[in-house]
Amino acid sequence: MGPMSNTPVITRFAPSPTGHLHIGGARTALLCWAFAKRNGGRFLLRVEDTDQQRSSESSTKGILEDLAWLGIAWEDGPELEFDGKRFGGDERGVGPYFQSERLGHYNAAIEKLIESGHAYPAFETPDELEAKRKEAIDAKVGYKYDRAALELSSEERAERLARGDEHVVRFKMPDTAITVKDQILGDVTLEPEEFDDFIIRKRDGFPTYHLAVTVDDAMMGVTHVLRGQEHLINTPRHVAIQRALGFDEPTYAHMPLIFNPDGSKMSKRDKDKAAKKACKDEGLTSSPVSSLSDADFAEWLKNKTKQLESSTLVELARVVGVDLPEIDVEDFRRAGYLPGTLNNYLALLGWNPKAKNEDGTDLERFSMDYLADHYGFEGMGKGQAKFDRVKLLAFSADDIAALSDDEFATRWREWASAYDTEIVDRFDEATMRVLAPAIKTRCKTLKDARGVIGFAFVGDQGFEFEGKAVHKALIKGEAKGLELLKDYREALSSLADFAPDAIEAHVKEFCESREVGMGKLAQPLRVAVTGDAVSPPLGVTLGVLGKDSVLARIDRCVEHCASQV
RNA sequence: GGCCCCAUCGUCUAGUCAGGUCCAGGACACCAGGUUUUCAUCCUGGUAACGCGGGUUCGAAUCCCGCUGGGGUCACCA
Repeated sequence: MGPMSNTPVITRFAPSPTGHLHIGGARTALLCWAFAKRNGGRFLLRVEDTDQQRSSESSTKGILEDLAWLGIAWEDGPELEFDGKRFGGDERGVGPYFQSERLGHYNAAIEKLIESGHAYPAFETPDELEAKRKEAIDAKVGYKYDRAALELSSEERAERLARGDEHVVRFKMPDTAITVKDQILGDVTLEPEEFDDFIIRKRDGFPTYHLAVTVDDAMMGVTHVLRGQEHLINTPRHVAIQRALGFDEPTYAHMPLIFNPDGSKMSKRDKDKAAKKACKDEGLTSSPVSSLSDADFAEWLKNKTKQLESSTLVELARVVGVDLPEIDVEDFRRAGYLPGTLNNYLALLGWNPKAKNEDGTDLERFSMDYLADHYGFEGMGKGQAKFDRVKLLAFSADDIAALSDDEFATRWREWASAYDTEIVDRFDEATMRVLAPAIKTRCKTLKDARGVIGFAFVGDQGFEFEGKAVHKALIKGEAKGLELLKDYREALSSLADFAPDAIEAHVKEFCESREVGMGKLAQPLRVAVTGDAVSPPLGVTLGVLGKDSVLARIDRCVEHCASQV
């Protein structure tokens, strides 16, 4: 792709709809998207649903929505309307974008390969092949297809075909070494001994991944294939097909994979693992959720490899009260991350813009617009990276704190509407706006915004007074705190404007008139209305509760103190 | 196991291609201090790494070889 090339850059992300969008997939998609944007090209989305058993429509929808939520927009591909925006379409007329609807193209390519001698039918059954494979393993030699079907006489082959014998089609792998010119890894040469004649059409008539991906990429004009390193060894197969079919070879770049902090794979199974542990720690013997029978629950708990449906898992985690590790984009959404934060962190995992901030530190925080101008495989590291949720959390906290009050309120409300409706029931929009400045710097995600004002979600009689806090703020010394609190209760009861600023000013004024420091009254008040010595600023704390509630809580606190003496 | 890829603070990384300006820079985390009515935010400072062993060179984090370690892949999954 020299500067003289006038071929527009076209990248693609091609998920198979067998579950939610994995965070690693999101990272790949982000790279493809940004690289296309940066080059003024197009980003296309294709659904690889050639596995009839595992593909589902709901997965497709979920994956599309996750991408849309992240702001990774595709020009070509399945159409979706999300959050008032439209995604996808077939402007170039190279669709459809579901592989299950493209069988004609694959079969045409396969026929062409057979005619040109690059492919041949093979009649072995899966069982026969499995037996041969096992034999090879027992003999401690690498298994390779023995080309038995290629040895068949043309008469016998024709006869079996005419008879309608079930068969697959295999690609005749050339016996020359193939060098992948990888933009991240450099040239990687694989010897022909490493490959056998792989299957390109399954018994059920569907193409395998290798065939479909090659045909589609060529027909859809894909110029750059950017994907995870697990595909590196597949690439020579794809290159061989391209050569046999006379296709242009796209530019390849394989990015390193991401892992858990302990070095294990970031797998959906991690969620089951965490949930199982929590259930065992709780000593649960029967299913805590209605969507799961006791028998299934017991089986799941016992069997290490058994996985639960995502929605069941979420419900179970909520009931048991554990936080599941975030693995899929949907998990991060539910956990209250902003899409921009996730993109920022994801881009930084394995890549560095090599730019400085004004203060001389490295540039690490950037927007989607920045990525659309700068992100690409250039400068991508080669080593595997560990996903550090703590750093993500730090980014999240910063991004949330940087939101304007209005924006925070809007985002928080959107999030709560989807994942914690109790918040929306409890606070109207105006209240959330008032709360915004106090909460913004105290939560790391939208989800834990609630924890900051947890006291507002309990009844006036429904919380405990923390012993140490009560003692320190109200009882210790000459009971000054308690006296001050009682006095202030009277003053407060006549305060008309119960907005945070007004309350704060009122407390200040009261303290000045008594010639005591702010803290002398603030802490007793705080303990009285929240039960604890820690809360957001006083004005907001009292304001969000409302005057009646505050007075009731002070009264209850005074009684409580009396009973302590 | 065969083949392939990789290797800098606890973690993500800059520096490696064009060896000296690197007793290795930044970020997160951690520790200490400051600001603050509590908490949080914010500010200042600090601890902390070139996996090991051989070469090449006046000089190696940077080049070469070996070892070790991590990862990927060996499906009628993608």
